[in-house]
Amino acid sequence: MHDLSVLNKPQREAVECLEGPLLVLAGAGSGKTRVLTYRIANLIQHGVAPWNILALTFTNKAAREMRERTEALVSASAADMWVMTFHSCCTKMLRFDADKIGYERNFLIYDDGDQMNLITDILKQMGKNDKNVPKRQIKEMISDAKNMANDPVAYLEESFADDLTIEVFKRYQKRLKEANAFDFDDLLLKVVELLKKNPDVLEKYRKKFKYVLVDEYQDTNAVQYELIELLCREHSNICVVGDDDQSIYGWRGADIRNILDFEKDFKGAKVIRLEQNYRSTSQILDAANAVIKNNTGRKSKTLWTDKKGGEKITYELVPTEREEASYICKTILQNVKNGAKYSDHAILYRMNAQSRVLESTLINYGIPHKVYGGMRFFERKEIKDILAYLRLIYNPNDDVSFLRIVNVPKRSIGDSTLKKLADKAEEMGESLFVAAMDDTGLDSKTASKLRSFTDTMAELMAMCATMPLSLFTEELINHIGYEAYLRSEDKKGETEGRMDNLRELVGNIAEIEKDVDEDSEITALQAFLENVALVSDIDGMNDENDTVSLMTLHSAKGLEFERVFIAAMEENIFPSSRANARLSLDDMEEERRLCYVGITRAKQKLYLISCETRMLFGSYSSNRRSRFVDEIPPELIEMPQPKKQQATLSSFGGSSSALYPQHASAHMLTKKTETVASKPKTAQSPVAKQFSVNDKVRHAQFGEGTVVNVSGTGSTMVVNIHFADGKIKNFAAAYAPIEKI
DNA sequence: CTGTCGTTTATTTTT
DNA sequence: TAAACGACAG
Repeated sequence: MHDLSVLNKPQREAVECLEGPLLVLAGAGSGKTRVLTYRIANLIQHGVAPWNILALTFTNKAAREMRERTEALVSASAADMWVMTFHSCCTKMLRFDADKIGYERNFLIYDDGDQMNLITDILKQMGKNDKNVPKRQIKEMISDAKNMANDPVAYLEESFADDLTIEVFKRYQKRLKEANAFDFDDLLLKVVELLKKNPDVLEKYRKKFKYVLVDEYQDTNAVQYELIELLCREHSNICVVGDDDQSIYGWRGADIRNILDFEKDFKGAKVIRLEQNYRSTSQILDAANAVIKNNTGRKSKTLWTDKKGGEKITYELVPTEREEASYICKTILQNVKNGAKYSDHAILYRMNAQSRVLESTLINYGIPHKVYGGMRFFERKEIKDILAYLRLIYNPNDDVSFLRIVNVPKRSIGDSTLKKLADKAEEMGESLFVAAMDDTGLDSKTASKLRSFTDTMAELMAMCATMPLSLFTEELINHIGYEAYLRSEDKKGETEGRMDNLRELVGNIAEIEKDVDEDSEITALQAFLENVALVSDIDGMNDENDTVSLMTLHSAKGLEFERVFIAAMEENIFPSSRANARLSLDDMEEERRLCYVGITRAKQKLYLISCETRMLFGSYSSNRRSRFVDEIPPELIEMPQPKKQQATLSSFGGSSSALYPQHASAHMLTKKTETVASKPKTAQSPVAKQFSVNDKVRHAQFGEGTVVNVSGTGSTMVVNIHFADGKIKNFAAAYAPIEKI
């Protein structure tokens, strides 16, 4: 049996409180996953059947972790428990009963891009595709409405949405249903509808899920709240775990009041606070506490640790974002030299756009790294194209996929052809693909063009049934001549990379195929498409590779690293300019919570960096350092003395004062190279390697090339290398993994 | 229908 | 900066 003595007092209390509503306020790093898993184990220990337990998370990673750790505790297989994300749970419920609310059970899930495409098409049909229509905004409003309420139209009307938005919403919903698709918001909303309209279904799940646990409760929105309430109202065996200070998804509809009002909502709720932090040193924790203290309306809570002392936080002010990146790189190399691993380090930032400079500098220094988030694998054009073929095979009513690929590769099917088809489909009350299959009522030219597509699809559909999905996908790519198409469109030599991605996709499919049970009614295709929709790259994060992690502050929630860099601690970036401009207290407090999340990711050491001047959206801007830096008590931070002489780019030297850097004049920054500017503070650089023009070199990552230019000397030497594949790059000679050959 | 060219606009995005 | 989108000519 598992050993409760590893738990501290409040943890044990939470684990042993099995009945009735329970709110666990779990500060960052206070062992909430441990509490959740031990509590589940304890339920089972007390005779609760695994299939009576539902544990909901937001990420697949959290779900996987909870499942694995629980299984380790209870030895018995926890296969019958539902430990999954809200969206997976709802998908599963809809696979059983979607027919009861007028959908088919082989529905598809539309992601953001699909939603956008659908809205674009709707606007086009309405003759409103001019650029003055704020498509993005309409999409956001639709999503907001679905997150806030179970009657989105009423919500939109009440919030004085314009007529266009309401009309688009209605059509959007109708089109989704015709395509037999749910968007992410619908997965939740429609389950609530299902449960409300079908008392028998509700009863089934109420009986089944006698014990419900919810992770990251502070991030639940109104619909998730309603789902939980529907399932738990009767028995009230609801345990929620969360931290109001880590609520950072308000802009996605998460309602912090859910956690603040839990005790009111569930009468007799027990509240347990986990305030002992096992992650960070007291220096870091004190800083986090000091920052978050500036927020109002929190559940009172003060994290403490017995890891006294530790290294001070380092604050560094550098001239530009390039120096920021090289400062980070050099510090990482220094740490690694002193025995740290690359994977002990994370670089966090407010916006994905910041990752570019960081990444290119990491490459220059030869530091292994991985960028999480940003453009997701499944959002790449080539992947979405091939996926669209698979989706249309799975569900011929999927108009979004149809529109995506009907002319990819080029089949001379453009707007006018599609207009004729859309009219016909409308008349028939059928989807585009179904309408295209039948040429009656179309002129011969239109019909023959469409046939070039439908014939291809028919062949593919027949082929699909005869072979494993991974093999079929390979065949599909060949069959439609996709590589040739890519080449014909390619201007920047991207074809190879895109084909590599497609090979990765095929590999991905093969993986899933392996796990699909031969006899189960779920086909590999369905399992794969569902996986694509519901899984993100951070879910696949593993500790096996020794790499530096780069990600946004948002994506870092739930993770921890020995050493954390937070880049761009600057007003208008972090806190973001929007939070500033709107002067909205709520927005500012959410930014502060984000900062709190960032700080508390660090176990051992935190670095905060800001720039005097930063290239942003194509122009230079100067922002004073973030207010959050100033909210940290000075005794916790090491602030380097303003340096009089920077090694290079000394034009900035005089402009920095320790407190508020004045705006450096932008025109001085015309030099544009991937140059490492400032001199390393200590003699940590490897023996300076000497390069000269025309040297043949080999780079660990990019292969062989020729040095075409050299600038600087010693540790600041930068070499410009022309690689065999045509790429030209700059490297910091002293650090990059290059050698003469 | 397709390619090119200018214009516009830029958080965060667990799912 | 750069990518994404729409206008417009071929």
